Amino acid sequence: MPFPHYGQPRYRAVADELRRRIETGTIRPGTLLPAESILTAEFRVSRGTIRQAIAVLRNEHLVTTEHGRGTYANACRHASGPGAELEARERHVSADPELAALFAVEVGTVLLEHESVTRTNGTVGLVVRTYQLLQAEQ
Amino acid sequence: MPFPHYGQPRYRAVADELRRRIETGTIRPGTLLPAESILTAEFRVSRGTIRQAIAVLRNEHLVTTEHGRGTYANACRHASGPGAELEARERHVSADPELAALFAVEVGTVLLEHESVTRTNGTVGLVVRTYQLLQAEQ
DNA sequence: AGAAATTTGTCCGTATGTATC
DNA sequence: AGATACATACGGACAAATTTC
Repeated sequence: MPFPHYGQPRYRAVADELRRRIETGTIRPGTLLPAESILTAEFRVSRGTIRQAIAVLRNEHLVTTEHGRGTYANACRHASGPGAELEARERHVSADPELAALFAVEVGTVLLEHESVTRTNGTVGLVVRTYQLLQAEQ
Repeated sequence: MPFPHYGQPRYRAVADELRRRIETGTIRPGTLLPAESILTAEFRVSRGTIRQAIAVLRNEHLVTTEHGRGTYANACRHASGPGAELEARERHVSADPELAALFAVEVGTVLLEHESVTRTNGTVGLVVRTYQLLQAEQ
C-alpha cells in the first residue's frame, strides 16, 4: 500500500475525497466526520496523513475541529446558484471626522470603502471595512 | 532532555520567538531564515516541530518558502522605529443599522471594533476596521 | 463522582522523494 | 554529480479534552 506518490500527494487525494463527500452531502453539514482512526483504516494511510488532509479542509473553512470531540463538517458556502450572496462589496462613503483626520482631508471627502463579511456556520462572525483615498498613490 | 512544558505547544513557542526576531529586525526582511537543521539544533526540537512553526509564520504571510532554497522573511507591516505610533486600537462601538442587520442584533448593540492604520511614507494609506460581537465563541 | 474509553493535539525519529544550487 | 533543503509519509508515544459507563 505505501506507494510512492507521483504527481499528487496522498493527503491531497484524501482531502479531495472528503471534500467531495461534504459537498455532495454524503457527510452532512453539522455532523461529525469519522474519527481519524476510522479514516486511517478506510484510506489505508497513516494518521499524520489523515490529519494533514483534514488540515487542508480546515484551511478552506470546510470543517471545524474540536479537541476531544471530533471534526465537524461546516455548511459549504460555494453554492453558485441563485441563492448565493455577495460577501464583499465596494462603495463610496463620506469621511467621518475621525477618518478625515487620519487621512488629513476635509470631512465629507469621498473615500473608497471595501466591506467583507465572513460567516461561520451561516452566522456573521466578523465584518471588515477598509477605507482609502480614491486617488491612491501607492 | 526533551522536557514537556504544557500549556503551550513547542511549535508555537518557536513560532513566537521567530516572529519576534522578524518583527524586531533580528532577522531582516528579505533575508533567509536559518536552515531547519540550524533551528533544530538551536531550539532542540525535531524538524517536524520547526516545520510546523514555520508553517504558522507562512500562514501569517510573515515568511515565504521556496522549494529547495529556503524560507525568507517578508517585510513586516508595522515599523517599530523611534517615531512609531500606535497604529492599532480596540474600542466598543454601537452597531449602526447595517452592522445590526449583519449580526442579527438590535441597533445600538455594543460591538468590538478593531481599527488599524497603515502608513506609507508617513501618510495614511489605508484604514481597516473590523467588527465582531463581544462574546466571540471562536 | 469517578474511571475508562474515545478522540484530537503534540512530539519524536526515521525514511524517501523532489527541487535547487 | 553532489550537497543542501524542503515535501511527503510512516510509526510510535504520550498529553489533554470529551464522552460514556
